Order: sequence, then structure tokens, then C-alpha cells
Amino acid sequence: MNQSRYWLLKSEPKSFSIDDLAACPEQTTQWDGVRNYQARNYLRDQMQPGDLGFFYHSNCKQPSIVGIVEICSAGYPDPTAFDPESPYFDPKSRIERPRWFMVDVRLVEKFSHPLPLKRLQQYRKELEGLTLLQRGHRLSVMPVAPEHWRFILSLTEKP
DNA sequence: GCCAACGTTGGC
DNA sequence: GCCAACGTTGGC
Repeated sequence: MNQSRYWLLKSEPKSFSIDDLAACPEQTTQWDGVRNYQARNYLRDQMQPGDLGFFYHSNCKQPSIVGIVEICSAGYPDPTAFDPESPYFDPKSRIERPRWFMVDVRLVEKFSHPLPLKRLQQYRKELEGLTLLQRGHRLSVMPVAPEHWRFILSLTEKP
């Protein structure tokens, strides 16, 4: 049995919020549209069903971790890359040789109190190495170390 | 809305 | 293979 991993998935609430996920059938959606190679590699090579991830709202008034999702598929080719009608269309991704990948994601929990980035930044020491806190980072899919995962969860218990 | 930081592109 | 130009991300 493989060790499960922890992740952080960013989304702009203007385009897809945690409430949008909650409204999906089975509270499950395809995490499509990721167009960054490093993030792609995580999706394609490392995510496994059963992994957990934080759902993060970015590029909004109060950037925050707003809940938890479960990864419920392995990585598989992102069909939006093949669809000329899609905003995520990429002609260089061929069906025979897909360039972009995605996973399915299910809502596990929406926090009653979101955890603002501002608050996380108060724990530089405890969260040292967390990609989210690194200057200028732009990854929309990133791993979270187990000790960071646990620490962040503990913050939600004392809002 | 601003702008720094970043990843990608393409000319050379 | 370098690197300037460009478009995008995302906090503020």
C-alpha cells in the first residue's frame, strides 16, 4: 500500500469556487485546465486516489484555504486540451501524445472558517518550505508535507 | 488597478 | 543554447 500524499489546489473563486464544487453532482469534478508543466507532472505522476488536498481560493479579496478535497482518480489526459472550443485548447496536445493531465476531485469538507493566507504567513517557522508561502510562487498544484498538513489542520480547530 | 515575479516563446 | 520580450499569475 502506497503512502498517500497531501496537496494544495488553487482556484480562482470567480471561475470555480468551493461552493461550485459543492454544487457538482457527487460533489465531484474534473480538475481540468492546468497548463503548467510542473503542476502537470504532479497530476500525472504522483497523485493517487485517496490523497487529500487543500482547496485554495486565489486572486480574490481574501486568499484562503477554504476546505479539503479528496483526489479520487489517478491522472489522465485532460480532454479540454483537445477541444478547439475550450479556452484550455492546446493544439500541441494530441490524443496519441497528451500533453496535459487532470484528476477527479471530490469535496470532503468546506471549512466553516476559511484559513486566510494572512494567517498562514504568521507561522513562517512552522510552515517553512511550504510552497504557498514562497515568494513569487505560481504553482497551482503543489505538494504539502505531512507535518505542514497537520499543522494547518490544527489551525482550523482554533479559528 | 498595480506591478513584481515567473514561465514560455522565438529570434539569433 | 542564450536571453529579451511577452503574457500570466496573484498578492496587495
